[in-house]
Amino acid sequence: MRVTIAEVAQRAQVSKATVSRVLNGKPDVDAATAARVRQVIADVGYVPSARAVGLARGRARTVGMLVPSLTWPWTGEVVQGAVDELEAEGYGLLLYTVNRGTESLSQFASHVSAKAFDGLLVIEPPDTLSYIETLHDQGLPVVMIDDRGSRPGFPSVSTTNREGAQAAAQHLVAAGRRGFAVVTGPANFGCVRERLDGFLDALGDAGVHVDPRLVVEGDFGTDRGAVATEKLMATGLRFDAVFAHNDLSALGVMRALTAAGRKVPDDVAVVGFDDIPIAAHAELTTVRQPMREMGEAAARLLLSRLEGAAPSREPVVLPTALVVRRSG
Amino acid sequence: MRVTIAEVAQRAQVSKATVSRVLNGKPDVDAATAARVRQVIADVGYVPSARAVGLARGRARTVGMLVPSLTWPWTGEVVQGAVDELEAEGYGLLLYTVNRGTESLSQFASHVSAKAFDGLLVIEPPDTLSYIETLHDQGLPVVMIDDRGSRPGFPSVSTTNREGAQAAAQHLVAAGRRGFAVVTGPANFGCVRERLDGFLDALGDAGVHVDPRLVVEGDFGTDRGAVATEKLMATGLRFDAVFAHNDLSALGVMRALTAAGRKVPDDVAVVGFDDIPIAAHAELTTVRQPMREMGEAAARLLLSRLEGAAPSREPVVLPTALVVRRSG
DNA sequence: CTGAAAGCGCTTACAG
DNA sequence: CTGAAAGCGCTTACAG
Repeated sequence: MRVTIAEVAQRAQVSKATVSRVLNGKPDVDAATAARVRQVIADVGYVPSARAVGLARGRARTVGMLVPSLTWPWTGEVVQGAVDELEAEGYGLLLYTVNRGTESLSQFASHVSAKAFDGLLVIEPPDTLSYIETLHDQGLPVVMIDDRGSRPGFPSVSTTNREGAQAAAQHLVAAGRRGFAVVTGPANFGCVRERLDGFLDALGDAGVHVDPRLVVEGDFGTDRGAVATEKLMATGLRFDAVFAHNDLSALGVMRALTAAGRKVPDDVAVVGFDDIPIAAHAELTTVRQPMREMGEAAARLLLSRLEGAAPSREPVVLPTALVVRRSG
Repeated sequence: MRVTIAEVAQRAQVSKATVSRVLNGKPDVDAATAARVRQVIADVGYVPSARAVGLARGRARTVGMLVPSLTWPWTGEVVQGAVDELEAEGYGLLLYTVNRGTESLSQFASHVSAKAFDGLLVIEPPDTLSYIETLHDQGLPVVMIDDRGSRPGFPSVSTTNREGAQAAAQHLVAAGRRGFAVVTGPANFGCVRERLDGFLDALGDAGVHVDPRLVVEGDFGTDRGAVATEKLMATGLRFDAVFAHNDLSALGVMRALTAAGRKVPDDVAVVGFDDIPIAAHAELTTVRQPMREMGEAAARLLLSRLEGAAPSREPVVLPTALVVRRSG
């Protein structure tokens, strides 16, 4: 039989209320009494039932986390950062995926209604921003890890997409590159616009102009990165540097260049964005997004809200860092 | 204010007990009454409080999952498989890591005591097998995803380490290789013994003998894979194929060979184990472990235990598959 | 077929 | 400083 607060109370010769007070560190408990209760707790190895505490208090010391899929290269990092931070405060992390589409989402929604968690951490799944916004407006504390430049109307954590792209441009210019091409991500992503603007602006400041025909759209996937690169080469325009909006497409860029007999970095430099594990292996120069730190920051933000802090509308922005490797 | 069962009962002109019966699909409810209750539930959008249901029933429809770290190449796959399966049954997944060492583990332990979840899925963290065994013996339903060949005394899911290694050997022999070297994982891992045995046995069957000096121990890391390869080359013995016990060390093997001017696969073939994402990018031939499927199988096993099935001591073993790429 | 009541294991005013 | 009692929102015998 599991030991309950009633048993502890009886053994310590006090009421359940007093045991509860000791448990929760409330003032106004006689020192000797408290010591006795603590002794009994230790002796019987009593741990309060999470469910009962949650029901009585109306809060579960649990947060939910909704992610698109765990098989993306960097979701693990973000989740790890969040778990570490939450765990340190004794919070549990309920994990939800939208891997199975609508069905996943309705499961998730019912857990929301069931008040299975106190607050929500979310990496925006495709086309879900307005739903998340609704949850926030209905009073659920939400913090979003924003890797797309969505700038939601509630607390979020993002990175310096613009400055990261600027750093990439400056680095390439300093390395003597003069002909620039860009393989972007999906045009409707905020981060894509920010990365493109930062890159072009920095080049402009350096007096370099980019031919619009050398800016082609990718989809953040490796194959489309390769296809985009073939398009770039088909223009017949000269370029000696390609900035890809993420690492996966940069890998496609490298593949297509190599296949066409162009050496990386001798003929063409390639720079990516993200710094996923494969980037190091492929010796890809890239703009690192601090995924782990973003997960941590998001968790801290949510925790402070749960402890009563007011939600800040301004996103927390973490700095990117240029990681120079062989490719550019 | 949140809508409770009391409100539903009142609106439907029945008792809370009846609402509960309808909610849980119990028999013996008048059809008309049930319909009326269901209508009210739909109208007010009522969803039972997970905490209250959990407390009353003594079970939470939540399972815990303990993993060493989420930043390993394949943990994401395993967790994703588990989440998908659990979600389909309406179960939640509480995620725990031992990323912060002892502190993480004690946090985890207190959640166990607090009965925060009904059952546990675990990827064995270093040196924790006996602790997990204790939990199982104390009555907590546990299923382990066994990637190390630990063969615990409770339900587990593993792969065909032996057969996978055999397939690798047969493939290399068929490709005409004759001088074999092995970079193993840590010697105390069961999977390492199985992979070594399978490999050597298959070679033996093909009439090939392996010089013991060409079997060196690695630690499943890339750097040690490279160091091990340097040792292999330093023996002065000839070899034209290396079997590494996991992909990360296989990458180190490839790096060291290339650095020494030996071409892969022309001079030396390299085969790994796991099939992590980088393997495809590195064009590494490898033995694929079905991580996703292992997560799914483990979840199904745990679910069936929670529904009352008896624990099976025999591990569920999923087949590996040889993935042939350029390296070997 | 249905309801009143007790119980799950805590917390929290309210008295004293 | 401490206890009796109500309450958190359900489920489950027990009656009828």
